Amino acid sequence: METFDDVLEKLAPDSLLRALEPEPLNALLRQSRKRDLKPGETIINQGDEKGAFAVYLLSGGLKISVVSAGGREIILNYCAPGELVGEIALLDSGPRTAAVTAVVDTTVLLLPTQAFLDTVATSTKSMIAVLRELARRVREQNLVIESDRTFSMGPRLARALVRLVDADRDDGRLLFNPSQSDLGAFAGLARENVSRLVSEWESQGVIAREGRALVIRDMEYLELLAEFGDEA
Amino acid sequence: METFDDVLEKLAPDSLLRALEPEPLNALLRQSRKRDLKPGETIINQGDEKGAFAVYLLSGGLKISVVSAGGREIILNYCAPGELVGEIALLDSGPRTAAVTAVVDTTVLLLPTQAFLDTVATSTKSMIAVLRELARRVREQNLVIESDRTFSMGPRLARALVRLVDADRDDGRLLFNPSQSDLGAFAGLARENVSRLVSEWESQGVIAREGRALVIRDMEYLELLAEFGDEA
DNA sequence: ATCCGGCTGTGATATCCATCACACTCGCGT
DNA sequence: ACGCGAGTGTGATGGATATCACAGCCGGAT
Repeated sequence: METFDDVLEKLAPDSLLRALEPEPLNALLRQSRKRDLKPGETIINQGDEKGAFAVYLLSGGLKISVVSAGGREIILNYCAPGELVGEIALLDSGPRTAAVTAVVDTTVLLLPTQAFLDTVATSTKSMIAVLRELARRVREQNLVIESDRTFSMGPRLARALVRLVDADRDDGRLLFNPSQSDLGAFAGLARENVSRLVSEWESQGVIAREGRALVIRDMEYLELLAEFGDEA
Repeated sequence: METFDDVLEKLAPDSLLRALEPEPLNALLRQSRKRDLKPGETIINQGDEKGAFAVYLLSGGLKISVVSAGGREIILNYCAPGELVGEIALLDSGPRTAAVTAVVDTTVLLLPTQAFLDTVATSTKSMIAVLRELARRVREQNLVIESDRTFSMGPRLARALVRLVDADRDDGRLLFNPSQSDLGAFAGLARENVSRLVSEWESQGVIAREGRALVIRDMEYLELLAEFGDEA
């Protein structure tokens, strides 16, 4: 395996792990394994025994999903490089409640449970960072629940798109080229209706297509819709 | 104000704050205020500036709710004594995203932001406790999202009831005597339909009534419904 | 080139549920 | 006792959306 300096270099500047002091971070990295994933490969399965490791996403993309009674997939979240996945299972005992799957070619770091917890505990700063991250997720999920309960299809899909725009680029391209089925599973509506909405928005110039991929043209409109619903 | 030993005594044995060492805990308590709330009194309003304090529930009950575009109330959660509320706003910057309201006569402790963070930082054990608590919430919310997306009214209400049974008592009484409107706001369905389901379940002997209050008779049935939906 | 599988468009239909409307009950204050 | 307000029961209706059915469509594998 390559040196850990390489890995270190790849850590995003705003990464959670960056909150660690160099010394403990190195110790942690020395105990972790790197793993490459092909699209569709899953790294954690729903129902697995409680987690033996946390997953740190170096490059590529992951989706966190559950299959519900009835066999429909629900995509709870997408993850971009620099994010940490699976700590919930570390902290909260019990089996994994969701599956983690690569959506593109992906490289992850597997951090052994105990080493991870020990390391985080060495520094107040890093603990606060993890706390903040969890808090951010709770808030994000509150919004999803609110959105699911009160909004119709349009605003829900709008929210999904806004969550998926690639913040690193100024064009309106989406992360991970999701299919319409994926968008449906993410936004909570049927694939057919994603299709209908996309057509409608395309004709209004809100979004455009490049091949199968979508490009957001009028981000502001979608954000308004996502926040205020159909009354906007 | 009474001595803090009194307060200390009231802390539930499994309370989050119990994870603190006696010394820092006392320091924290010395900086906190106690406050009594009548039913319906709100302590944090949606849209308030970022939190100046965390709320620790000594006795009584709180609900965390948002009012959505369209004016409908969504009850995100109920809190029982021993729980900590509002840390999300402490950690995650930005205005409060939800309101916190007493549902019965309630006593809370107001912990100033900085003092709370400092104190938690003094002990690894207490930090882990807070981490665990946040993780538990994320998991709980995942279930809500899954339930909202895939289940029909029956299972959703069943889940709400299961979440509300008073675990301290062996009878099937609910916490905080919620009205049918409350149950609707909690489970995500219209009040009228709560009424219809309650009638149906009563006639099947799944639940019973004592005045306006509900009593769960067949907990197992409701748990099955909550987990597997109508196919159960 | 061709075939095949996964993705996509689009209408018709069925279902679930929110909403509206109104009657009823029960406690409570006057 | 009365009336009032909050909570509740129940039918009728409409609307939103999942589902079904099927027809292109495009890209990759053979």
